[in-house]
Amino acid sequence: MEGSAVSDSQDGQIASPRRAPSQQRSRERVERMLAAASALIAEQGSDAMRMGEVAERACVSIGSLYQFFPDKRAIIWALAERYTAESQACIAAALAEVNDAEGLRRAFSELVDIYYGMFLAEPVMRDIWSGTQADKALRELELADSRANAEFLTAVLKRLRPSADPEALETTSFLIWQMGEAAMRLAISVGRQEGDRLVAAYKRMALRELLAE
Amino acid sequence: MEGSAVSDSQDGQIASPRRAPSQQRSRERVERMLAAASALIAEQGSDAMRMGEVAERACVSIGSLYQFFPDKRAIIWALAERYTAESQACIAAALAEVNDAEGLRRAFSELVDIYYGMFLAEPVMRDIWSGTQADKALRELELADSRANAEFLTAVLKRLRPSADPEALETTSFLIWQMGEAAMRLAISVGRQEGDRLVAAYKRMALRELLAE
DNA sequence: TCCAAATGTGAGTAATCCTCACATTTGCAA
DNA sequence: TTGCAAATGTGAGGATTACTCACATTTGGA
Repeated sequence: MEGSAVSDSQDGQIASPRRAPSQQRSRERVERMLAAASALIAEQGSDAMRMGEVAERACVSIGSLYQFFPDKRAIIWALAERYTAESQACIAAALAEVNDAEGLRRAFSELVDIYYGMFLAEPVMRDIWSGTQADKALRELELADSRANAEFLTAVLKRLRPSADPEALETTSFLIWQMGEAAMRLAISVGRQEGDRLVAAYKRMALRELLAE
Repeated sequence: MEGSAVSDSQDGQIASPRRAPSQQRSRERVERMLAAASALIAEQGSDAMRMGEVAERACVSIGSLYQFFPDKRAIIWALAERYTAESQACIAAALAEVNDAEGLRRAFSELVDIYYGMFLAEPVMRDIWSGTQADKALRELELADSRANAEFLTAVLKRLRPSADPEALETTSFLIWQMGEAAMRLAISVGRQEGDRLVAAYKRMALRELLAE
């Protein structure tokens, strides 16, 4: 996850792969590039982020930037990938020990709060997941992330309702997860007060479904 | 709604307004421009749509195109606006006469099927609503549309549950609507079979909430 | 010490959105 | 009918920006 080469693209094509940094020096520079991109996205959004500006802020030439990232989307993708890896670990931990309905209620509720807090606090994450639909690579990353997270939920449900149809449980988990992200996106795009109500309503709906039967 | 000037923009700024076509001749040309844009979006997606290509296919100079649309997004926005107006009328009609739980169940279920069918059949609509998050003007249009549609649902709920907190009903409607769009987007981005299952699961969840208590 | 591979550079290329100065057409009032 | 202002039409060219490439420099190891 750390040393993986950045080598993907938008429209199904695989962009010309770029070198993965192997020397200490270049690894540090790549970090600077990512940090610069992150800062610029936080300030102006990923759409307004200019590659030249990223290079300048990272104290790196534009050529160096393109040495490690095949294109603009690849930088954003790399940042997104870090977020997903981080949050997936968090989610797995939160759901691993759940064995009864009350535990699920508590864990899920807490998870939603944490996610919502992240959306509110992290402008970069917010920006990236907002534009997620427009970029194929990002959409696929989010889909994969969602599936992985749903899997953790499915595992819990299988424990709680061993007699239920596994495929139905998977569908439910996947849908609930994806709807949660939609609810968050909606919540942060309206006022804080209405946003809180929406998240609370989502939580109630999701739990009603998760704890049904 | 028909003769309204196209004059909005993406980042909060209001783009320099463009003339609304007043002569028969120009109205026909604007129609051709929209038709050309629609065809190109269906073929390649709105991202790959080139303004020069739109002009060429509409048998119009690039200058004429920009006479009526301040920028590329405005064309897409104009198409989106037509879809929303059309579907809103359809939704309002479907929910207007609902007076009992069974009626709501039937009307809502049918509505979801129609929407899902539209998403599956209309590449232009699909493309536009996919990229919705990346463009501020589109996001606001979708939000307004969602609110308007939710309003119809709220009206029904108020009839069915007059003693419930109106604000809670509004929140529920809004959320259910937005989640529905998320479910559709998800459904069309996975295989047809899984997509159908997801939509069915959404329908079940939403109805459970709508008919609760 | 030497060299191939890794890394660094930034002027230049290409693609594309959009403008603008000017030409043509239309509707209408005299 | 004629004159004319407003509406409409045009496309070469300006401006921006993602991205390339030929060449320079640095690094790690033989």
